[in-house]
Amino acid sequence: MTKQVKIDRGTGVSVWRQISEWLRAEIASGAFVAGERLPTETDIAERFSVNRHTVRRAIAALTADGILRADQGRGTFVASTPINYPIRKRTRFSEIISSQDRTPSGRTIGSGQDEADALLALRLDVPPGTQLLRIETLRVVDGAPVLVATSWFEAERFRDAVGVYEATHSFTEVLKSGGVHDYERKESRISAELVEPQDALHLGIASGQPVLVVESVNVDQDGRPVQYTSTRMVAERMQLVIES
Amino acid sequence: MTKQVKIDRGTGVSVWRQISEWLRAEIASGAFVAGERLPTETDIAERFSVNRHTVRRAIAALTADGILRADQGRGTFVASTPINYPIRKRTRFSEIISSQDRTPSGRTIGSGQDEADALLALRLDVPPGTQLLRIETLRVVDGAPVLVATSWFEAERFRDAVGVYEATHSFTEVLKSGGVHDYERKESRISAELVEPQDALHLGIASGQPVLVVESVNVDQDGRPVQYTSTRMVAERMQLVIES
DNA sequence: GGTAATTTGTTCGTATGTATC
DNA sequence: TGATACATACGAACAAATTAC
Repeated sequence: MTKQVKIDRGTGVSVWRQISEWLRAEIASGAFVAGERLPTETDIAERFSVNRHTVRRAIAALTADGILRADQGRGTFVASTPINYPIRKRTRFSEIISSQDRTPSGRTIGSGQDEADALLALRLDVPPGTQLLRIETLRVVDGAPVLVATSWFEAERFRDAVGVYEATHSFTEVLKSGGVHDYERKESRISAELVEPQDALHLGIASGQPVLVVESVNVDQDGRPVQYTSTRMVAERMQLVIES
Repeated sequence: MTKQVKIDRGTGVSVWRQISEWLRAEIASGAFVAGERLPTETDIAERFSVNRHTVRRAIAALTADGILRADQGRGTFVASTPINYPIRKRTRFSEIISSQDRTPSGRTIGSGQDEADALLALRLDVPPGTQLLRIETLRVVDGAPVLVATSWFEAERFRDAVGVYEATHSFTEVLKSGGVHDYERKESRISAELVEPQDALHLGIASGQPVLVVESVNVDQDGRPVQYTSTRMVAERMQLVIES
């Protein structure tokens, strides 16, 4: 149900600009959603009875504005504006997402008990082999999965971590259940990898796509590590922001 | 030219641990470089006249320590120890690298003049179309390329940016040439992508490999943007650290 | 794995409209 | 009015990248 649009020549507004404004309006109205492929340059050119170069000029203008993204051989796509994810001492996923007029949600995708390997032992400052509880969650923004996170807690201190998280969906409550009433993020380590097959399924992306990997440690009021989390984010939909 | 090593039994140090320490030393000495595949478990077992299970025990210990990485169906590899790259207000590549007992170097791989597109205009707070000078550099650590960076400066203010950089290899000097005697990093934006073909050549990695993309803005003493930089880092060799 | 089809990217050339001196 | 410069628009052919079969 696309509105019929005529190209008016000799109006003082160039043809490419009229097409550019039409495209901009279509995208704004939701006729083309983020990530969707536009009709081919040839199709648009035929639709308005103009030369393909004229369409390319219109697309180039929107590409420069970051509204479109053209991939040779694949097509032209509505650029998905990445979610800004600030890294601070206290970051709450839902607050960050809501502040950008998006709708957050999430669900638990797994849990269990592990022994601390060398890395976990180092980060949580416990002896290797210590029993740890693991909680895996999937976070969704505007209906699209954006990250999977795996958190570990010392089993002895946070005996019912899994139960508390299931009931409240809040890591703050899990930490409270172990007597931690205040906590903050100590450090974050950021890297990137190709997505693991299992994560790819949860995130709904193809294998071979990159993910941002953020490893973070929460410490209690005394500076002792209480939670270690490994987060894998869909790189295309996420941009980490550090305000130094 | 591997040093001959004997296994001593009954010394209070288990055989698997002796093999494990030998491997650790070989890797530290550079006999096996990061990414290299180890000899098969059978080969190592024969070399020391021990059972293959003993070798597996040694490898498992190093894997737990993150020194080796076993890929099902491919083999066991020396894990590339990532370079820790802290993001702070003042980050100097050479200082960061040197502090980790590594040897930094770099060279200019390109320069030129561009008009500011929408993104550059936004980040540098100039009108779109403003003339900008571009400097592209390649940074190398211990002989291996780790990142390529593209920096833009306002052409009018930093007329001889390219010349100054060529002569001094210092962005501090470039900024001085435009009257900026103090500057700091305002914000950093981190994402990940698959490497661009041209970057892949410079970085010496295969296409399809992920890169960490860091966009950063330097501001002068009055808080005005003076330098915008896009850095693409080999994800496998880099880990960004944010101490919040 | 190889081939053909699809789609964007690049480079020629030609013609026309518009603003300025 | 004429000369000039620049942006706009059309046409054709080919290159490069991706996808489908």
